[in-house]
Parts: sequence; structure tokens; C-alpha cells
Amino acid sequence: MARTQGSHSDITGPRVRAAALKLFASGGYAAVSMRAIAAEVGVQAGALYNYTPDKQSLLYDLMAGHMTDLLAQSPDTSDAPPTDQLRRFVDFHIRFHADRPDAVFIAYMELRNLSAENFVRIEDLRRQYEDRLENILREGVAQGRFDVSDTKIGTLAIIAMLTGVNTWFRAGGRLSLDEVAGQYWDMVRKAVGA
Amino acid sequence: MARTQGSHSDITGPRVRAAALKLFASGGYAAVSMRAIAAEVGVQAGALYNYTPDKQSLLYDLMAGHMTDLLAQSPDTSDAPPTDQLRRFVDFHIRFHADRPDAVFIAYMELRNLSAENFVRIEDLRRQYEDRLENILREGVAQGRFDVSDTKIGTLAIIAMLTGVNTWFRAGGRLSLDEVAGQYWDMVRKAVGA
DNA sequence: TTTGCTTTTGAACGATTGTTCATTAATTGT
DNA sequence: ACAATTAATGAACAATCGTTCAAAAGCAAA
Repeated sequence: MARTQGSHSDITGPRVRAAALKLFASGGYAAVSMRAIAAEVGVQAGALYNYTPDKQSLLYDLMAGHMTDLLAQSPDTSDAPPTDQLRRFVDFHIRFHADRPDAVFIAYMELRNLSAENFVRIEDLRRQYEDRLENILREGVAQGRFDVSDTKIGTLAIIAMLTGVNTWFRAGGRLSLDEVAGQYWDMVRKAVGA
Repeated sequence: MARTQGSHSDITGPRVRAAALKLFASGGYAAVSMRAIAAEVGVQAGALYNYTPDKQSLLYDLMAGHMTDLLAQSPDTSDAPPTDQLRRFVDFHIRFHADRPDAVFIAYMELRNLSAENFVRIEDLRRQYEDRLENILREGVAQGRFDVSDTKIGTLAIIAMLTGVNTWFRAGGRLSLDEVAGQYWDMVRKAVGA
């Protein structure tokens, strides 16, 4: 056998990325073989190389795509009051991350499996995202609305706290996403003294 | 060659665990071979099996040891006021984790590489630790000293925030551990309304 | 229907994996 | 000095790894 009935790159390509996302998230990049990804898609391992030059690029593309989406969709609220900006940031972060747990998991867990060049690219995107929150905190402090003694620490503390939601939140559980977002906003608001 | 000069299980055993800790933390369990661990120790791969039945046990023993230490050393403050208990918990958590970044990293990142039975054992230890914080929050709420609408969420949010310190804190950096611990306590105190 | 292009197979490559074990050397106890 | 025990070697095992590629088969346009 060779080419199979109904095979088409427009279909197989996305399925390869979806399979890699799912398996990398559940098993870890190093523990997932190209043959396992191929089996999830329903092809032989060799066919994957029509869609990625190698395994490393498959990981990098998933992570870069995720971080790019994060930056593209994060709200631009630069003319609103700092407290409103912060509230919208918290709400966006929780909802964006709750929507794509696999991509979030990979973006946090597989950094060490990136090549050196790919690592700095991803870290740059992450820093850009953190800077958006830090700018909000700085503006709030400058306007005397927030009480944060070190905005860098505040930024990292808030992001760690918010991203931690992904370790336990499951849709359909005890709490709705609205309730979770509301309670985290309450804690963040109090923590920055707003 | 066979047994080497000066070789002794009391020396090699700890070195095997130390090498595994270091390499698992930097490269990830799945990406580190038994031969790489052996090379770090300075022996051949076969010699490792005098100290562990298999690679999986090596990982489990490291994680179980870490979690057991965490529980054994966490302060028992059950007769102090909730605010004091929380302050001591925050301080302990930050310092304990800052002291052993490799073990912390493994305990959070390698859960999925545990066998099913080992996973539930480690998760049980983690839940015990979280329960200690939640009991503090509950007591504070019951006494009207804390304002936390859901103590389970509050527990997970605080632990995520505190453990996040390990992703960026390095001894000798811009901030001392005292300063970091102080600022996190400030944020936690405000977040729970104490 | 023929032609050219796209997509996949399936076998093969050398390298590496975790683990076992007979052998050998160093150490310890008498 | 000798015997018993401990600790390491190094070769070997089957399995699996990422990747390549000629061959084959489906598809689209003429």
C-alpha cells in the first residue's frame, strides 16, 4: 500500500498537530515517540515528515503558536483605569488558559526540551506577556491606586497564582469558571491593595 | 576490571541519588538515561542496580523523600492564632522550597512519569500538605479573622503563588530570601483579608 | 485516459534504551 | 594469610528511538 483513500494534507496536517498536542501534554515530549503520534493520527511514522521537519519543530510550533495566540488575544486596555485593566487581565488569563489546558501544560513543562535558539524565542514571548501585567501594576502604583512594593515580584506572583488554576480546574466541576474567575479577581484585587 | 579502589555503598548510594536528582531536574526523567546517571557518578550503568531495582523506583524514592521531608519539617502551630500560623506557613514554604529547587522541580514536573500506584502515594502526601494550609484558612475564617470565600481555592491559589517563587528566585540575585519572604507574606496576608 | 502531482507505506538505518549477569577485584572479618 | 562478602565491570539482550527513502497508490487537471 501507499497513499490511502481520502488522504489530504489539509486534513492530516491539523490532525498531526492535534495528536502531538494531546500526547505531549499527557505523556511528555521525551516520552512520546513519533510512532505514537502517527498511531494517534492513523498513519505510519514516515508520513509525519510531510508535516514537520523533525520532532523538535513539532514541539516548538505548538508552543510558539500558543504564545502568539496569548499575546494576540490579551486585551489592550491601556486607556482604562489600572483597576479595570487588572480586572480584565485576570479575567482574560483565567479564561484563555482554561480553554486550552493541553497547550498551557506544554508551554510550562516542555521548555527544557526546546533547543537553545527555540528556548530564547519562547521566553521572549513569555516576557512580553508578563510585561503587560507589570505595566498595569506600575501604572496603578504610580497613580496611588495599588500598594505593591515590587512590581516584578507582584507580576510573577499573580501569574503563578492564576496559572495554577489549570492544575485543578475542570469544566463541570464544583465551581463554574465564572465563580473561579470572580474569586481569583477578589484575591488579586486585595493582594495589590486595590 | 571489577570492583574499584575505595568503592563503598555508603558513598556510591547517596551519589547515585544526588546524580539522579540533578539530572532529572535539568533534563527530565524520560530524557535522562541510566548511562547518563552512571557517568555523572563515575561508574558503569550496571552498578546503579546495586542501589535501585529500576529507574522508576529511583524517581519515586526521590519524590517520596522530598514530600516526606516537607511534611516532617512543616511547622506545627495548631495552638497559635490563625494569622501567626499563616505567616509561619508562608515563611516555611518559601524557605523550604528555595533550599531544594531540584527536588521541588521534580516533584511538580515528573508526576506523570510515576507508575499508577506511585502516583497515588505521592498525591496523597501532597494532599496532606495542602490540608494543613486549608485548616489554617478555615480556622481563620471561623474566627472571623480571614475573608476567604472558598478555602479550597484559597489554599491552591496561595500554594501556586508561593511555589512560583522557585521559577525565578536565585540566591545572590537582586532580592534576598528575607525580602522575598516578606513581600509574599504581605501579598498573602492582604489576599486573605487578615 | 493519460499525465503529473500529492500523499502514504513499509522497510531499513544506526544509535540508544533499560536491564541482566557472569566475572573479577577490592574490602572486611577471622 | 586466608575466606567471605561486597561492589563494580563490561559485554550482551531485545526493544525502541528519530529519521530517510524508493516504491506505490490515490487524486486532479488535461
